[in-house]
Amino acid sequence: MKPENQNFFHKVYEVAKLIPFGRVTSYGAIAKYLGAARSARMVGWAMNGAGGMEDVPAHRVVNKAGLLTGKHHFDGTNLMQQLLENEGIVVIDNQIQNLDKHFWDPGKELAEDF
DNA sequence: CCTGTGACATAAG
DNA sequence: CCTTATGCCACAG
Repeated sequence: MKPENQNFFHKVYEVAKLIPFGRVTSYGAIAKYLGAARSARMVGWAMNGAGGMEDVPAHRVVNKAGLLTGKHHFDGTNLMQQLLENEGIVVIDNQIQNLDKHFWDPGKELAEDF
């Protein structure tokens, strides 16, 4: 089995794990970092298996608007929000406040040179 | 190879 | 604000 095959999912997990405490990022940002900017949905799908699996903090991954679109995949109704608030992030009605301050762009922070 | 799917993103009504 | 529709892409069966 070739590592290239799992590359995408693997990278998704890797990046998600790299998200610093109290920071969030978007599916699109991760996808872009992976070199597949238009596969944001794949990122979400990957998270589908990551939630509760791996050590992936899926709750730190939100959509571009800072909306907790994936909260439905968590256990409770507001578990995702609780986790984020636990990290010092203000969340109101599934919407991250001051997203600008909490946003963590992998491509930017990691500044990798492909 | 073809079909279905998915936690997005964007556009249109 | 809402719902639909489309694109887009990688993976599973």
